[in-house]
Amino acid sequence: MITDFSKTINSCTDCKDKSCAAAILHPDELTQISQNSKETSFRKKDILVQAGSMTSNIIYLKSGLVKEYVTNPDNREQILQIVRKYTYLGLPSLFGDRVNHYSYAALTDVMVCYIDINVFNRLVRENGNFAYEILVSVSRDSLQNFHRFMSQSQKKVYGRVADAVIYFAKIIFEQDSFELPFTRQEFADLIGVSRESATRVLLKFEHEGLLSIQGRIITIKNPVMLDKISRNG
DNA sequence: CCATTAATTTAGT
DNA sequence: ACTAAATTAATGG
Repeated sequence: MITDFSKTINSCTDCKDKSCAAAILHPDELTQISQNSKETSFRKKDILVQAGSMTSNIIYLKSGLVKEYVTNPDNREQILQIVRKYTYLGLPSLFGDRVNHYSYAALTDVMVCYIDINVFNRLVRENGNFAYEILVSVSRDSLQNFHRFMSQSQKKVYGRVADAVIYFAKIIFEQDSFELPFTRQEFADLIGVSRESATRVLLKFEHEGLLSIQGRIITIKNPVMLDKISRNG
């Protein structure tokens, strides 16, 4: 059976999930993207991009959560950040190199759009406002991540766990109660501690009344104290 | 399709 | 590293 793809051409013009950057594109520019992009869905745990592969397309995350990570030679995983919807994956790799430096895997079921890299590049060159928005998002991202990593490198396990909890509450979910989108192992991989230490500290925080934990659901009970722990390491 | 059970994954010590 | 619990896959009706 032959699938008729002609009926599934995207209409980016009508897309309700446009990025800040795409929102300011002209109608004809959106049409260019429409004709050179494809919407695809992935299941939870699917790998979207393997580090080392060529960047032939830009991947725009329409819905869901994705982890950005690298796998160390010693078989240990380092999670760089959790990526929320409405962001482009791997922009630093796109402009800095022709290969992807990081891997991406779906933490939830996700919806993405593959956009042809040449079209994307052309828009960046031709539309300054578009390029500006892209630059803003890349810069915000790297500032945020650098701060996270720099403060992480100075902190002990308590501070790191507190940081991670605050990271989820403030940046990822924007609420004090949330469900971790992954295992404790991955939680530990995000902050660079062992799985054992991570769970130990989480439970300690719970006993001290800072958090309540039910499985993967974490509720912050004492944000002030948590903040203090985060700051003092 | 649903219910049981087997296998794999995860959390905590 | 080990165990218990939980989640997921496979099987049979």
